[in-house]
Amino acid sequence: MSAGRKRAFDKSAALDKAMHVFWENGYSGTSISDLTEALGINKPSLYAAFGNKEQLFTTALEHYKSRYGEPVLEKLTKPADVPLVDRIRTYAQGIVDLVCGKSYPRGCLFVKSSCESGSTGIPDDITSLLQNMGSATQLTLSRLFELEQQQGRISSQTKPEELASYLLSVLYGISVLARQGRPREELNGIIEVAIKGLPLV
Amino acid sequence: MSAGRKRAFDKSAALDKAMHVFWENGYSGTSISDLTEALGINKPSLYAAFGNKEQLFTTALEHYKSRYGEPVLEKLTKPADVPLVDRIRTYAQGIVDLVCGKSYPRGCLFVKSSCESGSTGIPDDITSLLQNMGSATQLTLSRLFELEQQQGRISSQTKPEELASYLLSVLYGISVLARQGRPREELNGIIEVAIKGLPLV
DNA sequence: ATTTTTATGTACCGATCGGTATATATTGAA
DNA sequence: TTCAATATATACCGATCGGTACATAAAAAT
Repeated sequence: MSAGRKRAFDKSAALDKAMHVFWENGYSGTSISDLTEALGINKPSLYAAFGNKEQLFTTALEHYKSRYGEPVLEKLTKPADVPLVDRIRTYAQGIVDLVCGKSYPRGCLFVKSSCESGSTGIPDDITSLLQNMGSATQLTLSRLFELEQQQGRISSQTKPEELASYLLSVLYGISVLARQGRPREELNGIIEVAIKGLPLV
Repeated sequence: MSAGRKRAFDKSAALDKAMHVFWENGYSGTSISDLTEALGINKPSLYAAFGNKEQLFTTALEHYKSRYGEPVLEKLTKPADVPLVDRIRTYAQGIVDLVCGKSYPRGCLFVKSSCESGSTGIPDDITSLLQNMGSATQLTLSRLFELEQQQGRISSQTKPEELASYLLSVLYGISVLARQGRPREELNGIIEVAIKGLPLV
């Protein structure tokens, strides 16, 4: 055990709170004071634990990915014996639940941050990180569709990457609509329309 | 003609520049200094011509709607003798051109602003305005699909509002992907997948 | 018990934020 | 030519921005 005074707050709980603040207000819209107030700590403690604003945001975004993004994405592949269409539906409904959650802000932190990225006030590293996360998701979806095509379970008339981009597009759009306040039932309706149109069979 | 010194800058050109600054950096990410520098005027002139930051943003958003939103939306209804599917394609390609434009920022100002809305730093009036603009577009699309159904030109198996939400979702998603830097061809591919799946016949 | 290490609280830094007071310049009207 | 009205430029306002110096408190290591 290393020497020194013990941290008086729960670091992972603090990170979770910070993530929610960014989720609600965005990167530019969040001030250090917003964060210290929400976390109930003072500035030197925040800087000591998480580094500067950019570093904290990056950490919060990774936390968001592992806490919300990846668990939902898993529904797309597991259980493997469930038909792909049903896995897509469960996955998409998981996204709807996420962007319509009552215990956290509306919309998706990743989508919100992507829209904010590329601006003057956003560090280049954050813009790159968001691009890379988007590309990674795209690749995951592409590989899934490619695999399903190889196994002859879905039609080969549409390229896997096109299916992936398309699905992502619908889900990103749902996140925007959620932020605009559209009701959950409407978003679930979108999923049904999208799924009906999927060139899977 | 009223008395007084003449304005030394073109007001509508200045509004267009201001719109581009908001489009690039968002509401929170744009400072008054950013605006005065881009417009080549000083603060009192900006405040005299456009009011405060919130009022200028509102005006810029309305300008965006009439300058870019409405002309693209028109392609959905005109020419009326073109089949609906082709009008949808032209409309969607117009959106892709908009969000991939070389002479202005990537993505859609309306989508970007919607994602930013609801935050602490965004005035309530702006959040409401964005919600209303979204609802108006939704209604326009719904009425179009309703009309086409009444004329028996598209299938009645899906409700007009669902078709509208779905189409909006895809297009909003395309705007997010554009902001992430995805290439134009990929976005056009999304449109083709979406159109193939539309329950129109 | 002393030293070393880490966390906390306060107080502060220069820079920038949105917004304005004031003085001057320029215009049309009288 | 004077007056009223509007625009410009400079300089400034209090508040907040992101970030840190510094002194103190608490813990482990010696």
